[in-house]
Amino acid sequence: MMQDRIRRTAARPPAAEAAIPMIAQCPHAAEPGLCEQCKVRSVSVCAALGPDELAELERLAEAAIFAKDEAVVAAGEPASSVYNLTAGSVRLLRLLPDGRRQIVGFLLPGDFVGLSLAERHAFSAEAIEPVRACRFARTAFSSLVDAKPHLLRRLHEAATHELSIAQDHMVLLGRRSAEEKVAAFLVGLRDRLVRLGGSAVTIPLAMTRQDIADYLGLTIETVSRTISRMGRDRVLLVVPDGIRIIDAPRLETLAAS
Amino acid sequence: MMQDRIRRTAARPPAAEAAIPMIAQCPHAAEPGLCEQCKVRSVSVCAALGPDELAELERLAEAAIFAKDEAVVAAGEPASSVYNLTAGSVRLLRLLPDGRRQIVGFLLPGDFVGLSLAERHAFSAEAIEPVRACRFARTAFSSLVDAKPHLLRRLHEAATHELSIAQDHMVLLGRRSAEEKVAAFLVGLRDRLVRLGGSAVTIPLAMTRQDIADYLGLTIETVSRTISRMGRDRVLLVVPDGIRIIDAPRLETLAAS
DNA sequence: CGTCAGCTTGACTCATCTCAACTAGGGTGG
DNA sequence: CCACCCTAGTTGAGATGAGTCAAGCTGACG
Repeated sequence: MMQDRIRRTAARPPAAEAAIPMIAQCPHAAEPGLCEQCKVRSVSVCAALGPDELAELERLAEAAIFAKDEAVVAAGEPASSVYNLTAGSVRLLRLLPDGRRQIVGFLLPGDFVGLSLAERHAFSAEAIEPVRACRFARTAFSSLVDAKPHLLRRLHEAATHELSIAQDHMVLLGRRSAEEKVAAFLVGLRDRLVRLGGSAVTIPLAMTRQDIADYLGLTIETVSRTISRMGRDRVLLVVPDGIRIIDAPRLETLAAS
Repeated sequence: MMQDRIRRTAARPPAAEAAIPMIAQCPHAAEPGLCEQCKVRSVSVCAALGPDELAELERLAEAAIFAKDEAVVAAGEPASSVYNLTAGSVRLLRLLPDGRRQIVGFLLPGDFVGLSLAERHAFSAEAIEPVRACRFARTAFSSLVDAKPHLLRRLHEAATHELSIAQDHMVLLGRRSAEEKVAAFLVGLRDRLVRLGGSAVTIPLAMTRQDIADYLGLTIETVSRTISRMGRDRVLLVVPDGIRIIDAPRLETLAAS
């Protein structure tokens, strides 16, 4: 999925702070059955649904596009919509009052924004690169979930999976060195991308060094130095907009999970 | 709830590593309707159930008791049971292969162990002090959940709430100083205990300094020094088996969430 | 009364942060 | 087309918060 990401250099200047997300012509409305062909369906919560239900879901869906750095949802705001990502990647983050930033996760195609179905989002979500998503009105989606227990069950599975990943990340943040953090980040991202059909060797990094630092609880300088050192040590190669893994076993040992 | 915790000094020597949890005489079997009188019902997932359903749940329940330091569930092991805590507290933890330890959460009465209903637990759970809990066979509980969508919904709410707390904790681990970490821990614990009917001033600390350190991503020495300094600064008072908050506003400012 | 676990304290070390300069690439406007 | 600028990233030098290592304290228990 990352291979089809729009070049960052092609992005238009970021929209103003309060920009309203553009609503694309909804492909679902125009051409029924699109959900069935959806590339990320099998890895999404939608996988819980049968053909009839899928059609029902499709009627609730609306395609949304977000530009790089545009907010998908904002922490504390009423959650009018929930989303299923179909292309691009998103950072989930929390801010401290003084501006310190912690990225609590990166979302890739197939991931869901708004798992809790709660009235307010607990985090902000921002497009790291141009993003496509299926948008659902939260209340409508919630009603559908109430009518389809197996969809709720799937949502619950997704939420507890997220929780497990969050716990892994706590171990990383609390108990790992900078080098281990960077290695674990790269290995983890690689594995997710491979599952989505990507390369096991070349890892496109849509996020900035600052994003990585805020994800790993480090400073940008430490991330940069650590990646540089891994380059010097022939563990990886820094390439434009990403890295290439040279010595996977060594990287995996460092990630030592 | 903490006020009724059994004195640690009264605990018998810890059971052997592989000790089988003692099964108390099940009070539910002996005296129907106990769920109705359960003190933690309103804060538990059980709150989703009506009287009839509660009786149904009660038939699945069995009282379990765990001694201090006894394992409630072990990471990676098949999850034969799930639990609802009724007294005492539990640490949830993950270990790195080399023995580094990260506590990913503390559970108090009303909290649920095994929210995911998955076949294996992703974490270990250990009694910090003598613990009482309702035990349910996982498969039976899972079937009940499948039959009661509103119970599943409640479980899902609990899971997403946990996820939100986990994200808060990531901010703490990744972006806060030792002093902020300790302050946030104390304030957070106090707030939970208050919700369970405890004091807003005296905080019993059933967990050891090492537990706190492993929760906050610090060393035991740093936790000890930080608490000592707060004592010197008249922010709190160290009392046997806990602390007493002297200057709540100052502590809350440090916790600065 | 001795031992032991839990905790505290001190002295010193070091991984990471901070501050600062510098590089590279792309976009823009003259 | 070039000069400039701006953002992202890199690198170095020095500061520091938290870790490490090592005593010592205290209260509970045998």
